[in-house]
Amino acid sequence: MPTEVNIFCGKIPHLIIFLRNKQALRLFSSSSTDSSTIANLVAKQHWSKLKTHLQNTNPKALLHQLLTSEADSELTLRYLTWSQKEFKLSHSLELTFRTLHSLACAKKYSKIRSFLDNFVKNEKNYSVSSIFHAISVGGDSFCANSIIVDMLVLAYVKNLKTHLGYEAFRRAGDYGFKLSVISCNPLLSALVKELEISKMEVVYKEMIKRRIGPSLISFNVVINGLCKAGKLNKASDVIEDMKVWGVSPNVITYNTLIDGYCKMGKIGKMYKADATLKEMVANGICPNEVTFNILIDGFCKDGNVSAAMKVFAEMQSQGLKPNVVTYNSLINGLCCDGKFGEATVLWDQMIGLGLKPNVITYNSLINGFCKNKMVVEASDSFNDMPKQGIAHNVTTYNILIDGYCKAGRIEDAFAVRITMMGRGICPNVSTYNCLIAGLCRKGDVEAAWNLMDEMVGKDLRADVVTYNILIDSLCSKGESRKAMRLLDEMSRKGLKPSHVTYNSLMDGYCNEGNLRAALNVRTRMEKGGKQANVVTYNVLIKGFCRKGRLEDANKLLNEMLEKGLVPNRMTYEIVREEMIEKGFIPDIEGHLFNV
DNA sequence: CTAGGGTTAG
Repeated sequence: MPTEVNIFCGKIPHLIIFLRNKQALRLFSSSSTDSSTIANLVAKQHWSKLKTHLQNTNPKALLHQLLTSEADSELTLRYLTWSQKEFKLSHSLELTFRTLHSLACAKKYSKIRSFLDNFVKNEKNYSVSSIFHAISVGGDSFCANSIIVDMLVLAYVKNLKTHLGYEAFRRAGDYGFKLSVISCNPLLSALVKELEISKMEVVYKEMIKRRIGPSLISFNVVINGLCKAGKLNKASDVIEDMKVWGVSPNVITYNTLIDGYCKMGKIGKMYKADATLKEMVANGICPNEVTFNILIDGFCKDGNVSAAMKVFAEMQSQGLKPNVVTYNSLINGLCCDGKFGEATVLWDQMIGLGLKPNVITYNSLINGFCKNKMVVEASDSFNDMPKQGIAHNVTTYNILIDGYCKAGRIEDAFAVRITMMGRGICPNVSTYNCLIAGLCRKGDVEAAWNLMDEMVGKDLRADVVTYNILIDSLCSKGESRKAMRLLDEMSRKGLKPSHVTYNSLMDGYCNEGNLRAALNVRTRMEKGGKQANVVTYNVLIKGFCRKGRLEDANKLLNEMLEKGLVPNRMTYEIVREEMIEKGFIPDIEGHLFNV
């Protein structure tokens, strides 16, 4: 008995409080007038009065009381939220979700939504599994629980906790709760934004399995995700899935697919893009300005600005008006090619149409100047921006910094960094990457490492590109083994090595004459889910040629073509210098080398 | 909650 304990310990005041509490509780639970008084105080939000009433009561017991009584669920929630703040106590998950359950039964969904929104923001300590346990024991209506879980997933996703949203989605399946597209579509979309494509595929497959009828938007998001991952075949298969579900593709579906083909690094990609366009028209879907913009940008990035100009003309003949995006793609394409005269014509044309160049238009122009070693012109355009009422953004500064670095003017590049900070623009990872690359090119790896340390202090984390720069720098100095250690370090930090990472390492080993090590890197790359690309083949072909293994180089060349990869200028140069000049005629279709 | 344009690494 507590009474005895208290007497033994001589803690008389505690004993008194204990008895008063007990008495108050008993009074409260036996008297209905008291219950309605409390409810009334909660309803009117008379918190200070309620606090006086509660002096002798256990706040947790009151919540329990409200839940078991006929109290209005909204009042219970109001009390729950207030008492959490007031007494700094966290009610058990079970009571919390019982409250939400009663709200769901009363169809007060917006209350649940806002509660869960705060809940996932603040309650960092609860695991998804403990929440699911609380939900399943806290309420008996399967339907109400499903709605709560649906809103929980949505709350996680909206608060940028996609991984938790994904976990909740999976657990919902284990518990058999039925989710809806209201939470699944934002989840799919968030997974695509974070490039978590394999997780996205899991969600998509589960949606079909659990009969959460995917909507047009679900399909479009999934197609976009698969395109971003380069899985174009799977993306076309989704179109077939749509037919099964009786959902018709719309202009966005086709545009997404066309863009996917445009950005794919394979032979005949623009042909496939064009074929998809024809298929779209055959299915009665009319191309819009976005369709044309995608094709124009695709041709520009393919190094075929004249084809882009033809599409541009076609777009206008179909009565579609070019917009800023159209002009930006074309101006960017022309500037990268150094065709500033033609770019200027388009620039004036867009202004004549009443379209205003924006920060991206300027960035394209400045980038073109920088890439063509015209730093003075770049700087002039940069200075023109504020006069035209266009603010520089972090990308503008990064382009200029990179331009100065590549022109060998590192000091000027660092000066630009000072300027941007003075104007309240924070350097980001790319800013540091440009500078680090500049220092590496100069051979000052010491300073590059110091900059990397500085990033940590500014709450910036080195990314894949940072590591790629350092790895490549080490490899080109013949320190491939050191570079391999960086590969391990980036994996430890959860960064996924890219094609560039592996290709630099292979190049490093090839230049050291260590083909075996280079091939081991390729194996590791494939285990990491990356297939050899054009650069991989170029590196390896060159490596084999240098060792005089022309037959093996030839095999690689054929393998690359069989995979539909497009040989680039580098491929031709390697083959010409290393194979043809040594009297070896590559056993591949000759027309490919007529460039 | 769905599609298009600009920077850094091979």
